[in-house]
Amino acid sequence: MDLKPTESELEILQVIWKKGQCSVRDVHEELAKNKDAGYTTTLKLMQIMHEKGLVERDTAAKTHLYKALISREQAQQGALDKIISTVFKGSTSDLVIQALGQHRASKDEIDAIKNFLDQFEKRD
Amino acid sequence: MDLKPTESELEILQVIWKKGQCSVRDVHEELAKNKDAGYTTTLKLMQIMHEKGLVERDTAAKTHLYKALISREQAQQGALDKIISTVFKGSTSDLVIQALGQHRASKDEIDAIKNFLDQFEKRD
DNA sequence: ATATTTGTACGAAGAAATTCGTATAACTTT
DNA sequence: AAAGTTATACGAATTTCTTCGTACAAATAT
Repeated sequence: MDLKPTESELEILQVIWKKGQCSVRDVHEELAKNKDAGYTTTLKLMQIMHEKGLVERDTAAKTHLYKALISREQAQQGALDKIISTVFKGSTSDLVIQALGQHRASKDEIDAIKNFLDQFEKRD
Repeated sequence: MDLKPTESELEILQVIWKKGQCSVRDVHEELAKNKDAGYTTTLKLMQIMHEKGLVERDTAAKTHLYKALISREQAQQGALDKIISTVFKGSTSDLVIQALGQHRASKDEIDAIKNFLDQFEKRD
C-alpha cells in the first residue's frame, strides 16, 4: 500500500475527515463551494480512491457511503516527511522556525509549543 | 507567475540552491547519486524550468549556467502554506506540534526553536 | 582534417491525474 | 405506469509531468 493521496484526493479526504461519513453528493456539494467541477468527476475520484484503498464504502443502500481509511494524522505525517526532505534539507527545526516566523502565532500558541517542548525534553 | 515547482523541479532546485550556480551536468551528476535518469531528462526539465521562470540562465558559453529565481525560503513557504491548508485545517501550531512529535528533534534543534520562540515573543 | 566527446534543442512517447459524457439502474413523483 | 430525478459505472478525452531518442553544433583530441 502506497497511501499517498494526490492533491484532489486530499480535498476529498478533508471533507470526509470533517463529516465522518459521506455520500458522493455530500462531498461534491462541499467542494462546489470553492471549486467548479462536475459531479461525475467527484464520483470518479472517489471510486479511484476506493480502488486505491484510501476509503472504504458501504454499498448497502443505493447511495454509497464513504469513510476514510487513512487518518488525517497519517496524511499530515506523510506531507511533513515529504516537504522536510524536499525543501527543508531534512531539518525539522528549520521547518518549525519558518512556520512560526510567517504565521505570527499568538502568545497562547507560543506557550503551547513551549510547554510541548519542555515535556518533550524531559521525556528523553 | 505561478511559481509552484513540481516534485522533479524541486529535486533540481535543491542542487542549485546548494551549489549556487550549475550547469546541467552539475545537476545531473548530483541527482545521479540517488536517482537513475538520463542526462537529457534533466536537461529538458531545466529548460522547462527556465520557460516557467523558476531559473535564469547564462548562455554566454557553450555550457549554460543556471541560477534559481525562486529562493529556498519561498519554496518552503509555499510548501508550508499548501499543507497547512490541505491537511492541517489551517492550524500552524498543529503542524508544529505534529512535526516535533514525530520527528524526534535533537536537543540542539529543540534549543534552537526555544531561542527562536523567546526572541519572537520579545518582538511583539 | 577527421573522429570523438560534450553540449543544446526539441518532438514525441509514456505515465499519472483530472475531467466529463453517456449508459443504465433505482427510486420518486405525478 | 410514465416521466422525471438521483444514483453508479465506466470509457475516453484532456491536461500535466516525466522521460527519452535523435538531430545537430561546438569544442577537443587524435
